[in-house]
Amino acid sequence: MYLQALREIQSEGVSVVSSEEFGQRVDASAAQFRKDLSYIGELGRPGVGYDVAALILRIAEILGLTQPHPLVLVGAGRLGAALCSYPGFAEQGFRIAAVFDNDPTKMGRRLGENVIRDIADLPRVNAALGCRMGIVAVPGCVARDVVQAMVEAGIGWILNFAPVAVGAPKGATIRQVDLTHQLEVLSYYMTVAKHGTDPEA
Amino acid sequence: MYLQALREIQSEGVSVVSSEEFGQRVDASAAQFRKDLSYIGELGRPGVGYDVAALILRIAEILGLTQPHPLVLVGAGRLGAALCSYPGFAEQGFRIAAVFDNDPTKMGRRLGENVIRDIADLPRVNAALGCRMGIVAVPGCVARDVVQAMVEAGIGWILNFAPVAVGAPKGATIRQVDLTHQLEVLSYYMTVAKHGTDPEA
DNA sequence: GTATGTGAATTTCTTCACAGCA
DNA sequence: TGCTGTGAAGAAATTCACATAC
Repeated sequence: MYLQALREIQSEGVSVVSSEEFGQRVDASAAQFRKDLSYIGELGRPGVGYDVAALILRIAEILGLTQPHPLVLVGAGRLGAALCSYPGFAEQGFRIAAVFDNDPTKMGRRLGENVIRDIADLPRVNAALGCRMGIVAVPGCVARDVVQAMVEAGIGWILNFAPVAVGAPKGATIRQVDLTHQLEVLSYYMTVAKHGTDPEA
Repeated sequence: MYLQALREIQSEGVSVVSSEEFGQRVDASAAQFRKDLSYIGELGRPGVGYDVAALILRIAEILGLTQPHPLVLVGAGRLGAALCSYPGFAEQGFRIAAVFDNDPTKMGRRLGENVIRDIADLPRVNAALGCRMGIVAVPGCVARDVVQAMVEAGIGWILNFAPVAVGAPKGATIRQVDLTHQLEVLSYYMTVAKHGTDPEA
């Protein structure tokens, strides 16, 4: 979150920011920001503030974002297509290196810069590519099998967009992205606001 | 999160679940689950467990999900198209009631069950529809203007997929969905694991 | 016997407030 | 003066452990 905010601040041409200014921006307290940063080193200059560029570098380093990550995408449906062209990925150093699907009519067609390949070829192709991270954008009913196949192909860090919670196989890390989840939170706020409670989010 | 897990459990035909079983399933402690539920009433039966169906109803009620929510979608690009056909939305009672874009070549074309309309017509159309919730799936550069227009059209609860943090105008609630965010978390876990720390997520 | 609901204990997170440095 | 970094204080979340109910 800090990284994203810092990038925006940087794109506005600001090169130094105080914890107070930053806190207002991301809706956190200045003390919280300073405390968080204190765990990763002394990065600010008393009386001045924090160097935005240096902070971005440091956080990117901690998150392992200093070099690009090649990704495997499984699922060339609408969601897969949207993710392929999502500009944020490339900006943050995530490059989709291969796309797989199980639909024979899709194989050979292009999705962005990639040709859609047969999911059965995943082990062979990834033996060459060596991707460690992947995205699952398939229907819920096949998500579990896809995850299993990815882990066996050496892809142990997985982002799952399928609307089922897939347990992580041994040695793998899965993050579940549930798009309805956020709508449910909105629905809750709306309900609370309607009943006369503080509408502040 | 509980709601999603409970729905999955229900779809497996289980009608009663203990806090211990549930906790293992969602990777939370049994005590956590019981404590959380204790805040919304006495929903379990000592010696037996929790009735899955009753729990789902209760949580859905709290989240305001007992009746469907009509949504406005702004942005008929790839992401918008993917969201339109995302099966999870309809399952949870979120129905996309209208689609808008600013690209004249798209207007009049269909996206799922909806015809793509001119964003300029948003105020008029929503005066008739009365949607209170909306989704932003437009490029970052126009996200702020789109949000402003939505709020003026009475859409005060907004889910923003554009990769810029848009501050909420007065009286509005915005939730930011950053798809790269989750990849960054994965990248971090990967980095930590590589350096020999506990690879457990 | 089994599993809940909940005060109490514990741990974690956040804020305060101020010494120290530019 | 202005702002950081950080112990101490305070608040919040989590876990423990057990009386209670089925």
